[in-house]
Amino acid sequence: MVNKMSLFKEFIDRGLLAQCTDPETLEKLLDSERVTFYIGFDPTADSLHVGHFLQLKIMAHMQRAGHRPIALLGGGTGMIGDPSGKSDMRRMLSKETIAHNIECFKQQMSRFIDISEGKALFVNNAEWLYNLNYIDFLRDIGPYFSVNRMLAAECYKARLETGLTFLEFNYMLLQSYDFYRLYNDYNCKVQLGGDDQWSNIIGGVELIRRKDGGEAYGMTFKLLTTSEGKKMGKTEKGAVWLDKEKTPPYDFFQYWRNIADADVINCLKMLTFLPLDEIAKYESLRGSELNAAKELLAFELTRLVHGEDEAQKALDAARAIFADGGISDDMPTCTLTAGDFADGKISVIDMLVAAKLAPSKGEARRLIQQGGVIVCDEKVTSLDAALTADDFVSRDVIVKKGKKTFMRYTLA
RNA sequence: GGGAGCGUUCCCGAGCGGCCAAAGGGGGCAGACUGUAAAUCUGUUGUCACUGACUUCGGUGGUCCGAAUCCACCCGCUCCCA
Repeated sequence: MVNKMSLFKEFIDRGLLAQCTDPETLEKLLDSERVTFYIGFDPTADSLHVGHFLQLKIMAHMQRAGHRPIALLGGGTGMIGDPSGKSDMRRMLSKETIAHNIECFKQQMSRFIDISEGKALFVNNAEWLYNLNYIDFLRDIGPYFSVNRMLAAECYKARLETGLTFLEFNYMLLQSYDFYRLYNDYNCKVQLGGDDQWSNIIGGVELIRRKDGGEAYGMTFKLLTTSEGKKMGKTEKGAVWLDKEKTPPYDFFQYWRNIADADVINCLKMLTFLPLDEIAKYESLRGSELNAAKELLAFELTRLVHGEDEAQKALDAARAIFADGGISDDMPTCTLTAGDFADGKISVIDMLVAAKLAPSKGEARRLIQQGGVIVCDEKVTSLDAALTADDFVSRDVIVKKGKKTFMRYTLA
């Protein structure tokens, strides 16, 4: 094991650790043995998002320190839906959707963790959950859970106000059983997860102890939240995805580049692998100097998720656009076709809609009326403004929506 | 099974049979100020062929010149009793 610094301490120093069972023993265990651990991922969408990224980054941390990760895919638990910390019931997913999502997850995950030669495992809990016998399960596992305790769990608090179905109430038992199975079948001793998983993780640790007298551990990590306590990685348009089709690298980069001052340092610590002493240099920055830290954060994360090339392109594009007011080949581009033109012309309104800078023509109109649209450095003042096909031939047409959304138009 | 309610635009939430595309708040977007930050102030926030038309208030039918508002049934949810 080649870690100069205790992995456990690093988690603390990076502000990642939220809660854990038996810290002393766990720290010793992680420093002295090659440990198999797991994190569960429920396949709720066809791409991972930023929240998952933190989990994967932790997995990678652990793997680099010599431990063996199991990525547990929730083919079974995904059928139920984890109610922890949620205020509404999740939409039920079909088996087909779940299977598809799992494949997408696996693909993306293999970029962050090394799955060669059994260094990491993918396990699907459908393997044991699909064929459970209800009565056997109740008799085997049921006695170890107290409904009183479960109801008192923090994670159900919100749901006790709005309603919690028995379907979802069972989730904790299933996740606990997962841990129990992994403990027995794979000698998996530690479960990691987001802090919202604490109750579920404890459930498994307790089950293993009470049923088999086994020693297992749980550790949770801080959730990615802003300094105001809001969930990070969400935008008006939805989650920030790791799939570049769903969130293009440039947008991904911009999300981090625009992070609030108060959050940059935490994000650097939590999300990147940059050494802490290097991050410390940025900690003393104040005011606009923090932009350097934001750029670093955006670059690093884009690099980790989309690779060096994409990160460099995004950085170059951002610099060209914002600093030089210039043009970059890598900036977001919308390609217009002949069909977009009527009588050789296209209105600015149609251009905005075509590039999805505005979801509707009404919105596009509003943007223009409010002075939020700039075409080739000139503010658009008329709703009737239009460009001819020739305008696109002689030069690059750059449209600016608001202060920081840029779009380049080309002809097909 | 019995009883009482509820279901409104992205979210919360108000809504007299006509003056409702629907108050207010949140969020979003744009403008000013800035550092591609935060805070603050202003405007805006269903769609389109935009001084007019069209679609929307859980679903389906009905009453009425006219319904988000009334009636019937259905679906979903909450609460009390069993």
